[in-house]
Amino acid sequence: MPQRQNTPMTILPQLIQGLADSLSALGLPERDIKLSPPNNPDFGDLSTNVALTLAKETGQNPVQIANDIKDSLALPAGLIEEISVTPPGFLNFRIGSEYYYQVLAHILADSNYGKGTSGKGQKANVEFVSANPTGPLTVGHGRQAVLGDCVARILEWNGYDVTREYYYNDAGRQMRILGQSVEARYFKIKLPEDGYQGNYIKDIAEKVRTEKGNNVASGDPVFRGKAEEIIFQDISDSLKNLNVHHDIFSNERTFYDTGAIDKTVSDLENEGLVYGADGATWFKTTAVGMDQDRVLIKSTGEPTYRLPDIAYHRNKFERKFDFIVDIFGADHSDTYPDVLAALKALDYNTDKVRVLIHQFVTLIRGGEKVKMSTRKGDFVTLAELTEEVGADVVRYFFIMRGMNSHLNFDLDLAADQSEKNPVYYLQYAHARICNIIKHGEAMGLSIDADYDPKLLDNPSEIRLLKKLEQFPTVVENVMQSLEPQTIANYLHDTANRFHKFYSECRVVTDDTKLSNARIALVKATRNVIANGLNILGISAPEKM
RNA sequence: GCCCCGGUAGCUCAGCUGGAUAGAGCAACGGACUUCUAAUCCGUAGGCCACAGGUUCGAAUCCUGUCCGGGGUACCA
Repeated sequence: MPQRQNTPMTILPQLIQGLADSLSALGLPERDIKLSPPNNPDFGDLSTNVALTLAKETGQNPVQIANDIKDSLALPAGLIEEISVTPPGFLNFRIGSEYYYQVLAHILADSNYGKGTSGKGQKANVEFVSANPTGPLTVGHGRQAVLGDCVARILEWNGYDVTREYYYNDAGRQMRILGQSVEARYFKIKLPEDGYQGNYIKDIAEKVRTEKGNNVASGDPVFRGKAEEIIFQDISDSLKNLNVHHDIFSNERTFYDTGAIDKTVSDLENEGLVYGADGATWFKTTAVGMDQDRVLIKSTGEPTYRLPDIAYHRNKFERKFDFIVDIFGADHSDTYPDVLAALKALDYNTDKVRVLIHQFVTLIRGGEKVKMSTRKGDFVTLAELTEEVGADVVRYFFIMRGMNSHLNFDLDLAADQSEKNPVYYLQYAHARICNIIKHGEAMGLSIDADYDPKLLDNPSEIRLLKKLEQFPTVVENVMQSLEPQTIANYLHDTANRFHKFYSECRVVTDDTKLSNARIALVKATRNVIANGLNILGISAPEKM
């Protein structure tokens, strides 16, 4: 797991250390001390409930404990302005502006402000999208594409060397039926049962006709091959338009060719976890705590998806990744426990694997749910959506909500009211700042001039600074949770405080000293917003 | 039946590793542009955080149960 880390000037560890020392000096039991900003700013900038957690064990009044801690606390001078104790026993700290001025200087000196180092020197793999090339990507896939890319960006932002990977099954039933569907359209005969009905299949069939003529034999691999080629090109284009790319495309067939599939079966067999029954080969999942055994190889001789998945994940381990992230839709949530169980049985450290499951997107159009099915050719494609509202809007829509939420995506709202899309709120803040700086330059201000931070004493200025100070902490938390919406929420708050500041404080004025100080604040804000948007893969426009 | 998610303002959703008065956007209503961008800001209204128990000094947050919705529960992926 990534280690908690802080930039040198961060105040949190100093306070926590001071509190821990204080507990020990008072002869109180040790505690994992948590400090967080209280909801009500009247209480201060940081609060801890440590005294409350000690009350029961020591039998003392929590307010008394808090006061004892307060009295015995030894802290570096100058940073803390006020310590207070409030019922039922909170210990509150008001941090002096001096600290925030130091933070401001730090942000301006470091364009990578907020960057973490917990993944430095380590390799990570993020597998996402991984849709089989049976049809265009739908809006549903878009959520995973954006989530996966943002997770990858978060890892990169924390120092990981990230491989973005796309895995697909090209040896199974789905692709076989795809080929048969194209063939049926080519010969203008009835589609196979469960065949793909979309019009794109007809287009592929006609492409085969154009390139190979009218006499292609039934069963020719060109049908499937052409379909895979054309559909994959379409998928790549859709992702590219969303600003998403993959470094590696892995496919199932490879693992047959290398013998990895057979080896996986025999290795599991050696562990006593494989048996034959009813003509099929079974994985004895019940022996590793699952509630039912699962089929590895069907009686037809064809493996289920499970077997190649296991071989594939072994392959990831063999490629020496320190951190492996799998991103699946909720429809696959039942498959990964078997895969992890197999890996564990084969002695791989599954702590390195993190599986993220996201819930589905329900499309709403005209106030009604849109039913989608790739097989029936009934869907809204990701490409259409991106084309209509733009990559930034699509990305923000998908990332602003938690992956566990069953997202309702109102197509009309996204299209008709895109002017009011919240992503513009963030981008507008950035563009405004750029314009202020440009204006300042035009008015003859030196943008990199020395400034006196003490001139930043308006409440809206301090509030903005306090928000900027939180950025590294937010990044750390997101590195742990891998929930990008936290970044989106943070950026919204930051933009909100900036816009408030903007409405109350004019930056460029005749007062050069004040202007210089405010330019510094504004530049720091730009730095944070730009870095945050970058983590989300959303552009930071200089003008709008 | 069993498993995984969710149920918070009219709508879409944050907040959930327990904290003090539950938030945002949209929708509604009322204000603010001779100023660095009004894609903004300020204000009003809107809530039994599905329901019922439990744990706790303290529960939207944790536990149990019920109800409702999504997904899974294949020799499909």
